[in-house]
Amino acid sequence: MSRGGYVKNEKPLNSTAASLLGFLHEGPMSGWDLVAMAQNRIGSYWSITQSQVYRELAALNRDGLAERGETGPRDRTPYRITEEGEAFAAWVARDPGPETIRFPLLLSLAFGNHVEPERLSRIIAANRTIHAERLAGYLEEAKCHTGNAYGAATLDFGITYERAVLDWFDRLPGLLERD
Amino acid sequence: MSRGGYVKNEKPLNSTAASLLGFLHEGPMSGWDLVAMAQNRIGSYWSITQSQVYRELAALNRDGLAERGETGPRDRTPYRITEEGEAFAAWVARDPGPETIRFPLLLSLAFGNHVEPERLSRIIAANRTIHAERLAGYLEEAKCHTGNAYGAATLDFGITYERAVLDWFDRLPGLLERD
DNA sequence: CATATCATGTAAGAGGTTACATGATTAC
DNA sequence: GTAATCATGTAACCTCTTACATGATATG
Repeated sequence: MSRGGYVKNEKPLNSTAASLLGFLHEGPMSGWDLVAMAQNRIGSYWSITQSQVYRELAALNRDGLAERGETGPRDRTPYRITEEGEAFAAWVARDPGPETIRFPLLLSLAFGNHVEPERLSRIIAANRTIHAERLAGYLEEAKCHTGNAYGAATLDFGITYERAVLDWFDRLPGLLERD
Repeated sequence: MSRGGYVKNEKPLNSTAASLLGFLHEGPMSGWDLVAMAQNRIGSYWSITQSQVYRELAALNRDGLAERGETGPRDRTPYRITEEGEAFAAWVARDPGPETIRFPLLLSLAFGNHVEPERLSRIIAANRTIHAERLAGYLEEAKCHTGNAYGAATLDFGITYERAVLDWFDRLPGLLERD
């Protein structure tokens, strides 16, 4: 099957499904496991919900990229990657394209002239706290990081990003006061 | 109408529609104008497509938050915000909630052990270039920035973000080589 | 035996993307 | 007159989110 490298199903893999295939390289896993693994390993820059995981697993199974195993205890149903899963290799080596950021706080800020200054300050403060906590979490992770260099690199991105955001938060009052 | 501050349509405003209302505060505008304005003013942290703009304008009109004006030359159809548009005030003062980042390059990197190193390097280099160009663009904008402090603050975010990303790109080879 | 957690899934709808269709006007 | 661009919109589809439904197993 797929001897010449041809793939029956030409529909390109979406990133969410592809990530699941990526994790399945580490061994067969159930949807439940994949949800946990995705949130843990890529959740900070690629959100995945439980609902999506089950849908994409069904699609991967239908398209022959992953195969359902025997249902075990507690309805646990493992999936494993098939040889067709080479579609993953093509996905991971493609040009990944630009990131999309959707940052509602920046929207509120862009229309900040319509918000009472005190209210805006409280919103900003609350959001700063969230980022401070995220940074602390990443630093904690980094301390006892055991994974490979690739995991370290993406974690480092998170740390870099949160530090930059916090710097910006700290400059914000100054940027806004002359108004 | 809406004398007591009540709003007929309880469905909460989505951020994309709300942004359009935000821009309409600066005067009546057509869909075409709004597309340009949105891409220009909030496009770097809130992507909006032309298709969405026309859809949301139709919805805003249906719900009485914006009103179609007379069609002018070239089918130009301006919209203006109505008194019901006070819904915008509630939206802009809400807690904006966390940002979502979807960064495909980080996904490729997370599964970097499945990519030939040389290929990965080229992907990384190409993406670094995009960010360098974006930073240059923002810096250019900042030089001749005429808007208000809020616009300056969001632009400053862009600059801070791109600088951090570039720093990270520059550390990346070092992070990956011990493997 | 009651409660928490594990585990799978469906339903419905909102939001976003891409591609296409159509026609008016301006600039060369 | 023809090409570019202005301007509006529709269609189809994909993706994502939220909420709900269902039942098994472990823990106290």
